[in-house]
Amino acid sequence: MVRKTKEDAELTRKSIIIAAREVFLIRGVSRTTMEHIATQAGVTRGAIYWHFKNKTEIFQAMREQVFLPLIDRMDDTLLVDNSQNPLVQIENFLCGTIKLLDNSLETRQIYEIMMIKCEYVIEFSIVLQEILLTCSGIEEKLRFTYEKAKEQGLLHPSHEPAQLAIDTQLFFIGLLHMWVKDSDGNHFRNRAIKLIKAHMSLIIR
Amino acid sequence: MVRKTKEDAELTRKSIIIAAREVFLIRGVSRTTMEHIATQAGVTRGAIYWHFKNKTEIFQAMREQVFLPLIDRMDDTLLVDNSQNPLVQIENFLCGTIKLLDNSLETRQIYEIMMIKCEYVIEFSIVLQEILLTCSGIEEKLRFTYEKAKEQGLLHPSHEPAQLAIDTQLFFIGLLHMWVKDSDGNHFRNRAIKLIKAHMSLIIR
DNA sequence: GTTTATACATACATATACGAATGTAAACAC
DNA sequence: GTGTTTACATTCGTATATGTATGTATAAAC
Repeated sequence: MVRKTKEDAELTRKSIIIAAREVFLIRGVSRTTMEHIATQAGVTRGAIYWHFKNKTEIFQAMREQVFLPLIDRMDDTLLVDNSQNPLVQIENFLCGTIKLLDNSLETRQIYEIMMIKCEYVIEFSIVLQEILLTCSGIEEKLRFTYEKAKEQGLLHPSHEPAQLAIDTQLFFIGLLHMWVKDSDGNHFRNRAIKLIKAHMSLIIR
Repeated sequence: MVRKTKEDAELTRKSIIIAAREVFLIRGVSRTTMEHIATQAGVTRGAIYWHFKNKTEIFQAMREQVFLPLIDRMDDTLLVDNSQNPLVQIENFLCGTIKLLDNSLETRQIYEIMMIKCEYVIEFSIVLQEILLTCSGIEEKLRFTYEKAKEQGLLHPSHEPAQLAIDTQLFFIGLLHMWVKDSDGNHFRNRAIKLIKAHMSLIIR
């Protein structure tokens, strides 16, 4: 029995991406074979090669599911909504990301894959560049928001928005890495929100 | 011609570890085969299997070359030498690590391998646990040093040593990650020392 | 209703990797 | 100086992975 309608095909495509995510998480990206993904998805390698050129393309498809929404949400929280206190906006963005990880298994797994289940060799250098670009974007938006805060007199006079932006960004990158690695949850996962609030409290005044 | 003396054998062993590092860096750990390492080292796979059980054992041998010195240096900088201002001690430790990365190609490459050229699957879960343990140790020693600073009245009264320790640790983990990923050097590598000083200046007073 | 394209499954050819088994020449023990 | 062990090199069997080529049943186009 072969599936045939366009809707069914799209369903197959999605199930392949889901299967890939599950197998990537357990075996790591480069140790995962097309056969592993096929078995997990309940199809044959033929189906995968129909939908995707190779494993890298599956990885990219999976990655876009979380990175594009991240940027959107960041824009919404930091740029669009200007009704809030800028420092609260930043805190909301950081906490929002953590809450997303808490609530969405899919997002959580993709982050874990991208951070500790993937080797960024030449083949994946495009991905690395995109990550760096995204980080640049985050830094810029944080700086913009910290500048608003400074204009409103919310910052200590000696604190420069540019420096605060980088400090917050690096803090959050570190937090995300430890969040992902701390699978027990006792050291970082359960404390993440508190740590963010503590970080922001260092800046206020 | 077969090498035979113990000294020659030890030389071979070391050359295998060096070769592994070079190949890991380019191809990633799991994409690297024993044959790749052997060719790079100018030996055959037979030689490798004589010295090491498998690839994981080579990886561990390579890793110990940087992790054990790191812990020693941290103890020296933060715990042993009490003549300095505690906040300066912390800054020196952070800057010392960056300078080590700047000066030592070997350290730099091993960090890069461990952070973005390695997949932490079950097989490597011991490594991940050791990393988490090392991080716990760093946090503890930072906290200890921040406590000294608080006793000496160097901190703002509302700042808790435990929170500062985590904040600095996460900042530094983030910095190391971006340092490694930023191979151009323009965004983080060249600015790392400045970023550390900026971070510490957020805490002083 | 026939043709054509889609959405796969199956089969095949090729390449690569691993670990172990075996071979071997020099160092070392005696 | 002979036997044994060391430090590898070579060979082998097996397994696994990839990409492509081919087969095929159904949906869609006309």
